[in-house]
Amino acid sequence: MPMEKTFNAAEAEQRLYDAWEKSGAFRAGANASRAETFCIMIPPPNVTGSLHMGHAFNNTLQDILVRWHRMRGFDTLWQPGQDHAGIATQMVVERELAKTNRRRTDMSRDDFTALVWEQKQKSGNTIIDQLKRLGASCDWSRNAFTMSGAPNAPKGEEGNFHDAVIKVFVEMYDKGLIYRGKRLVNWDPHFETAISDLEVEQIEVQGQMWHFKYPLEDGQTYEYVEKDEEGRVTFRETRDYISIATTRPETMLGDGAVAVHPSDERYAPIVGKLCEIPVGPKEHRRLIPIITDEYPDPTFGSGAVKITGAHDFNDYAVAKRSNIPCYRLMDTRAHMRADGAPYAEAAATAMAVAKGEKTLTEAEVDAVNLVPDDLRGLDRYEARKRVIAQINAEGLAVTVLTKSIDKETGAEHLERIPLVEQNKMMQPHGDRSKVVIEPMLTDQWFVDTAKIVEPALDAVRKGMAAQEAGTFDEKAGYTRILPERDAKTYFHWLENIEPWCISRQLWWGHQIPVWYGLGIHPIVFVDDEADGALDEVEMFRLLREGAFDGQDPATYCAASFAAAADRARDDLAALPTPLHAARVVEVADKHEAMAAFTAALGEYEVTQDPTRLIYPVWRDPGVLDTWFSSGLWPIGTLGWPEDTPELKKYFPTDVLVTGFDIIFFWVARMMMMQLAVVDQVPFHTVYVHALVRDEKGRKMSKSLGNVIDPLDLIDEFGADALRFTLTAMAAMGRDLKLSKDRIAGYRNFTTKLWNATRFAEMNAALPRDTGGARPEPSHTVNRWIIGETARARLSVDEALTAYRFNDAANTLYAFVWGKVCDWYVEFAKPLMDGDQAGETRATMAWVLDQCCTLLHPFMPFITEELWGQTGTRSKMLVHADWPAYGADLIDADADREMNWVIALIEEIRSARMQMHVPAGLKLPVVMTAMDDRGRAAWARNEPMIARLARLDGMTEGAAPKGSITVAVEGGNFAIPLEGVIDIAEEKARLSKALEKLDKDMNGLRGRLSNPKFVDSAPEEVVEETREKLALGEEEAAKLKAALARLAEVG
RNA sequence: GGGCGCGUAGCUCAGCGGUAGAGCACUACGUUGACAUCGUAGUGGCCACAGGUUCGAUCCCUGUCGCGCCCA
Repeated sequence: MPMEKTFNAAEAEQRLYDAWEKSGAFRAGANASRAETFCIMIPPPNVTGSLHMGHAFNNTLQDILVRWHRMRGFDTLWQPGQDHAGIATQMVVERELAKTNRRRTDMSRDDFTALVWEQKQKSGNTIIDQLKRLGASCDWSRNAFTMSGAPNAPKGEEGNFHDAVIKVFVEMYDKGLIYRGKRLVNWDPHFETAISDLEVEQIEVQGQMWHFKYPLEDGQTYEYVEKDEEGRVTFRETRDYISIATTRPETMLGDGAVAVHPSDERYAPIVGKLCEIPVGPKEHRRLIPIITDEYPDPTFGSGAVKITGAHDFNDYAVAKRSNIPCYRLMDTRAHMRADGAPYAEAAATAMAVAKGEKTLTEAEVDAVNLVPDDLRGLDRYEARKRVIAQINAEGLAVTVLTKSIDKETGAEHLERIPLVEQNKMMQPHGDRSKVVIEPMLTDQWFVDTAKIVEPALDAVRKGMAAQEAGTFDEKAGYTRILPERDAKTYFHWLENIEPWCISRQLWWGHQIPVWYGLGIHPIVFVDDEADGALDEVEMFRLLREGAFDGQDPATYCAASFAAAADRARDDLAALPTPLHAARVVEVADKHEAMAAFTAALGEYEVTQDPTRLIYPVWRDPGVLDTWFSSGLWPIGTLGWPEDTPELKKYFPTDVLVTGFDIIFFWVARMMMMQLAVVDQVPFHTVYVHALVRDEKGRKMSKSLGNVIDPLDLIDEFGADALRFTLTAMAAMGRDLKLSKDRIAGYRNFTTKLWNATRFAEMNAALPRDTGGARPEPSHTVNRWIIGETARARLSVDEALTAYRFNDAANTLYAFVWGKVCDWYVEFAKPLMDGDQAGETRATMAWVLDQCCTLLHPFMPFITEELWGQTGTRSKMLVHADWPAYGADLIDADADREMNWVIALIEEIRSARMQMHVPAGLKLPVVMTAMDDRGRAAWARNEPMIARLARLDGMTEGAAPKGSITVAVEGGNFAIPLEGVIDIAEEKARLSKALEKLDKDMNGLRGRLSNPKFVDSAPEEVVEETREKLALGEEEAAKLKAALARLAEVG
């Protein structure tokens, strides 16, 4: 059955992919013929995600590397998998719930996570199927998931990724690399969770800045003086207040101080005094100190800054430096707190602290709710409005004189209105929720990144140094980042790294393996009588002081409750009898713990039975940041902590292919964590690629509506065309602007290859006709194209070795289209029925097979299809051997001859075109002069030249009158165009050529006549320049001669 | 404010010490026995600007002017 006219991608792709999978072609180690391994970890897409252009690009590059290595016989593994993507996935499920007016909190945690698992199983295969459509040759039998093996995972989700994550947490905790602390974190009020710095987006919004007066204590006054640069007084008044500018008036309630710069003379007289926060019930106004700190900018606003340590990152730093208390004002939804003692009591406590009469523990400070009773429970923005209104009403806003016109009377009058500046400002937003982030003082878990960052920096420093020196060694235990610029980004971030907040207040994720217990400390609690029993006094003390409020709970970090209970028992052992033998039981939270403990003491009191005593512990409800688990992707997917054969064989992996947007999120953390856990780099090379943008260079985003779905492109052009386009545009570093025209162009390339094969089929020049082995032909044309093929192979390998994907693609494009199709197929046509027909058929069959082989990593579908259709094969192309031939196949003489032939044809075609010779008209040619080499070349290739240049018969002799001249290396041809030729036009053509040549010659002469050039430039450059000049002069002479002849005629 | 980068043909971009390339677009011609998803031939560039290093600079260095992105 003859071949179709074009490749039917839509029909073939699914069939071919199924065939690959069925034969296990992508299994780890498939087609391995040598010991070396090659392993790539896929950057795990979100489990609820779908394929976007970035994935298509990213995975195309990985697939090229993987297929290339597999064909070369490496023991290859491309490890696929998905990420559980905490917030993103939980959001998807919560949105589903919202459709039926339900909330996560309406159900139990277990019920909710069961729903998420359902969602995972429903949508988890979507992206896998999409990657398959792209042709990704992952070993799907090893598909991994970052939540596999979690305690409530349903059937089919077994695995040990969860165990690995938990094990790492516990080990890092034990080594002191993870700690818990009350810190100011980015709090997302929508998801009610902390998020990391990286998950915060700064968005510019129109902001307002209010100016308020903080009166000095007891009506004190001071001389407020402003001076200009020369020290001359420009303003002076007596003030009884200090003026503060703020964009967040509601946080005034939690102010702990007012700060000014130590060099700010305006406020020097009042530093150390107290001032009053101008909001809240008059009788309980709080006083706060005026302090100095480097942070306030004297030139900005009034130069004085209110310090609200619990709700602003800069203020928090100031508060820490000066030991100012940080009063938390809001709850997890960013509503004003409604808990704790009434305002009057809280304000009194805060006053005592401000006056230095009292100091509080962190936990005690957190218990103080300084929100006035009338504002409690309000949304933060509603509270803001009320605070502003109250201050304005009291006349404590800074005001400006404004002119206004009475509408009715038309009378002008001046009035004072509160000063509110309108300013653009950057405001933090949650990258998932899009709500304004509230800095919030909460207990969170942190990785002490400073302690693990050094090895990660060191490994890349060494890798980059080796890369630079040209001594890079994949096995040396260091890592390079390509391109170099991204290494700079990596260094910059890691050198300035902040502690990494890893706890999230979500339900979907790895629950933190920490249990808390009531802090019953042996020093705090002693058995007074040492009688081994608890009396009422002791029990009362236990309940009263043993711990609980305002005391840090005991912490037991362990992989399971049983293990945590063991640790708890170690603590209990230090307690007096009978408490030391209390049973450790798990409860839901601290409240339950208190209740259970109290109840148990009650039972004990009645029964005096020590076995009734219990020690309740409760688990931290938080989960781990998704990136904590994906940070373990390299070892986790290979089965760590078990010592699996895959781990031994494939780790450290080879290359990580990723976009620059997750260098911080993921690459840096994988480096740190692998080094911290197994003390090895996870991969030797990180290849960082650009982002795919639309044709205008804009990021593709749903809101812009410029998203191109890769699947649509695959439907329209075929996966091969899309892949080849992305590859050809993958120059390191830059944005990749994708346009449909470009894809269509590469789709045409696939058609070109298809049709070249069709030609071969029609001429019985396929492997199935010829056997397919590499021939050793005699004809120059055949020897030449074999050499060109070898050149292409060398250059593709060189490009891929250097991760220059675009160079590889462009090399193949130029070879297949520019050499094979444009020239070789045309040259072969006249040879198909002569003496060399046999070797030409064999050569063509071999060359086209090589095209398919070399193109396979880039365009797997069409090449596999052609491979299958053109011969009987022992294995599929996916496992065919990558060629090893090289420079030995390049025949310099054949090369030179064919270049001469091509140049001659091009010259003649060009001349004909400019002379407006009808394309179909065949012309005679006269050889007017020729050296031996040229004659031999002509003799061997005449049929081809005649066909391609549309010539008819060659004679030797002088150039006839009215002919055009064609100069080639070694001689001249003349083409008689009596009656056709336009002499003026031919003159113009020759003059133009001569002019261009002259320009070049002049440059060359100039250089050669400069003695400094001859002395300083390398020998071969000088020699090359001389040769060029000689050749140019030879050609110029011919052109001049031709012009002279024309002058005689015309 | 700090960091990273980019200004090369109409467009999108390669090249990054030896005198400029590709694809697309454009123009003209063309039903040559694989392909019109094609062929042939062409048009098109002070390589942002100004200095410096060098025998030689689009390429290295410095500055200026535009334009991005990341982090504050």
